[in-house]
Amino acid sequence: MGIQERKERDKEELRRKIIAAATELFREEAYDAVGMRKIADKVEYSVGTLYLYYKDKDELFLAVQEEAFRQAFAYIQQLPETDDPLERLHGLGERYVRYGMENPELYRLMFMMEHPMQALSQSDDWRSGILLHQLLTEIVQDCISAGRLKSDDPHRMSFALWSFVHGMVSLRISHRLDIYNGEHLNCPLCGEDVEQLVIDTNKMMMKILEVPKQL
Amino acid sequence: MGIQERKERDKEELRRKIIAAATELFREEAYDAVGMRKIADKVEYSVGTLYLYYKDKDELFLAVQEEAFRQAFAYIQQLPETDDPLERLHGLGERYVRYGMENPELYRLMFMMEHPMQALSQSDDWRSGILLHQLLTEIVQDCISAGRLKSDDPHRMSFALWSFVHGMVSLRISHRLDIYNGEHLNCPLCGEDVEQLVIDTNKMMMKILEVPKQL
DNA sequence: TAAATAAAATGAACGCTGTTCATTTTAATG
DNA sequence: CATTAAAATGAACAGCGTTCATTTTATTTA
Repeated sequence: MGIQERKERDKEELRRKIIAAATELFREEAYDAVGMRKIADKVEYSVGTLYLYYKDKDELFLAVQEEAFRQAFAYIQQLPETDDPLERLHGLGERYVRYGMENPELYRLMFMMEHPMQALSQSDDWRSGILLHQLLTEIVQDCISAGRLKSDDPHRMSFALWSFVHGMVSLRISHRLDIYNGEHLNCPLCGEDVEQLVIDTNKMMMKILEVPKQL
Repeated sequence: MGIQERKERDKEELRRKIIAAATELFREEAYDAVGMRKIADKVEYSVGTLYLYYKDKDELFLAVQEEAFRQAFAYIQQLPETDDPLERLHGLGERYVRYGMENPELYRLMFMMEHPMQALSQSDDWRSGILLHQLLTEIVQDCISAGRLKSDDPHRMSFALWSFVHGMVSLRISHRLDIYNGEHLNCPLCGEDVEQLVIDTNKMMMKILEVPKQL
């Protein structure tokens, strides 16, 4: 009587394969460039089959988004042990921007695209995204408790810091920081590599928000 | 012999009309939802005609982007007279986020979409965007000169502040702040209206970065 | 004014997209 | 082996951006 079970396992596995293939394609190509036929080719099934497993492209990419969140969370939460929570906060920001800039298309999917959001609303995808946000809030909380951060509102500060790093990453990804390359602007930042600029500016912000250690 | 001139004026006017129509459509509909046929309908010409005036959709929307930048700059640079440059900086940020949140699709075009950027590179569209950036840098410069801002690097600070407000606006526009609505997170921010949250958080950041006035 | 020429505008057609569904293939059951 | 259920298929459809032979409009010449 294990046939039903095996069939369901098979179905679940194909679902996984589809998402894995789509995620892989998505890592290097933009949303519009990754068509349903291309995904179907990669998993070696026909186009129509995809629609037996996912209602439409939106739903499929919502699942890819969830997968991307898992991967991002796994990468970002690896933080070195430290006594100083502010150092952890700095590390968190740095890993965040690095991950975003190294996986621009996945980052787009997670944080910039309008498409797959409308569907979610109150679904419990986004779980890893929420976890990431909670991790941030906890560390900010720790920093404030330790008297190392110029803030008395951990939640609002978390939102502010998220916005800050997301702002840098998304401007980078959308090539808006290219203005620092040409001769449009002439300012001291123009020489620097833009990815280094993002990392350095995160560091600067941390320094400004820091409450110096008591001696 | 004014016929040539009149013809060129006519051509220029139709170009203007096309951009005006496209901009209007774009104010309320997303990039993908605004097709060439829809724009053609609005200006009461056929689809093919659009291609006599703009090489392709990218080029057309690059012109819309330029128009959007003009409008955004015109709105944002209206700042009240004040002695305190920090107040000006605060006002600039607030107008920036308000404009962005009130014109989400145009904001997307200006700062979030990948599409029309590749074409530009070193073209001199983006002029109004550059102006906006220069305005920001000037005000930040003034704040530092007046000893009102915790920074010694006006250019990097400008980039940081731009990233911060852009981060908030773009997260809002992409509906990523909806996590503050549901029961995903349970934090004090959740009650607040998200647009007010953005405005208030900008204010908070200004307070933190402020060097108190000397008595 | 009429004919000839140049310029501008047209919209059907092409290859692409996401999506559907009648058909075929495969697997499980009697 | 025959029957039935389940799964996979891919041609077909409507929409997209884009092209280009054709038609319409405007200008110049006879």
